[in-house]
Amino acid sequence: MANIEHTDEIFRHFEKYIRLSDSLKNELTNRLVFKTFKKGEVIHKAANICKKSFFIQKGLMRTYFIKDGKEITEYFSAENEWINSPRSFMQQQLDIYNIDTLEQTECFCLNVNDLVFLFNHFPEMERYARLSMGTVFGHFLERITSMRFTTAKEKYQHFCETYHDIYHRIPLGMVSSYLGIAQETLSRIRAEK
Amino acid sequence: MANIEHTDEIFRHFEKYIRLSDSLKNELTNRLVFKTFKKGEVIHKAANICKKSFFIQKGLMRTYFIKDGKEITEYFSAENEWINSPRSFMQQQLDIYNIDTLEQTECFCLNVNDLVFLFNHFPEMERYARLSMGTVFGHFLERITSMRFTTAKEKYQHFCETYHDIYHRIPLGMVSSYLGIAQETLSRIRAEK
DNA sequence: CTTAATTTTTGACTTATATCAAAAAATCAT
DNA sequence: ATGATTTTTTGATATAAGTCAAAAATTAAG
Repeated sequence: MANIEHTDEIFRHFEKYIRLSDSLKNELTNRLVFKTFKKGEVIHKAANICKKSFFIQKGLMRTYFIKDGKEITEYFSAENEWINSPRSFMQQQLDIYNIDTLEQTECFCLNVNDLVFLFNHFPEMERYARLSMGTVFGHFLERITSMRFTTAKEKYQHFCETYHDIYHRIPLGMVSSYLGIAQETLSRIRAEK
Repeated sequence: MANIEHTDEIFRHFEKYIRLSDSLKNELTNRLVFKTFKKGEVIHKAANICKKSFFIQKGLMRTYFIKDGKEITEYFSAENEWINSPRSFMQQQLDIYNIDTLEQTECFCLNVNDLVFLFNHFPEMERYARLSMGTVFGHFLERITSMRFTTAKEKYQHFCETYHDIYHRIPLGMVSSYLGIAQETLSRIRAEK
């Protein structure tokens, strides 16, 4: 079993944006808690304030909310990405999002208090957060663009392109709610291809 | 004419997120250049790398791109908001966005080099950027949610709510492209109300 | 394995919204 | 002001995609 914790990957992720000093590496190592979840576990519930952020080393998670009794996927997160309920985690307030796993998932867990400590003692962590957020920001802009003026088919194609490593691992119903199209429509689109 | 520059507003904006030291205030004052644009001026063109960010003190701007020869509005920015071509400005690369003014607009202009200087010498500026970005991030999430599973009418209503201070100042065609609905449809929605 | 539960597909029908075209209204320029 | 642009509205029609319902396929459970 590859159930071994490697800070390698997460450090490499940080180093895409900042240089990691030895002391920061140390503090990170002390605070990052390695966890394994099995498929289908609910990691965060909307009823709670989000206290933890997860860096996915292996596996797949989704952020979703409930509308008219149905689960609507907001986005998917896979290897080398952080996942949390953004506003709930950053502002320590309630929000609508739940998080669960779509596969067995290995990740590092970082507590909000530990993150605050890191922000307060390592200015480069602020920079890291700003820059990595910028990356996500760009993806959001693209997504907003792709949602307007595109047919259901184009939406699905764009989805397969941006999520090409993981799109085949996700049940159809979750993809359709993510894209904002009916499950039946997505099924037909897939069939014709 | 109220064509007077006040750092009051922009400082208050910063202070929603961080405490401004006197030395940072000084550096900001030295670097922020007050500018006035008249209605319809193109402030940034997609053909160029974005070198400047504008903090709007009074007025209204829009970020848009060209698709099939038509202008598609990505978003609007009004009083007490920054506007730039995000990826172009932060990563100094080309992107698709143009920016122009919808009204006579008074703003502070900050050069990318000056911002880099501030980031390098004032860690609290990194924090400011991270936190304020978080706010915009939240708006984006809401917008993405509002675009899926909503009728054209609901989209328009949501728009009027979130942009309630400025929605009546914006031409219908720009609103429709922002919402991703046909101009004719939006006209009919407005009429029935 | 066999049955039960869940997810996906297929079919028939409906509807919201896009498109095309032209008239009306508003804004701009001389 | 007056004519010329530009923007918005109105009308007729087409179509992509939603909805409802049931069958097929897949996955989970005993």
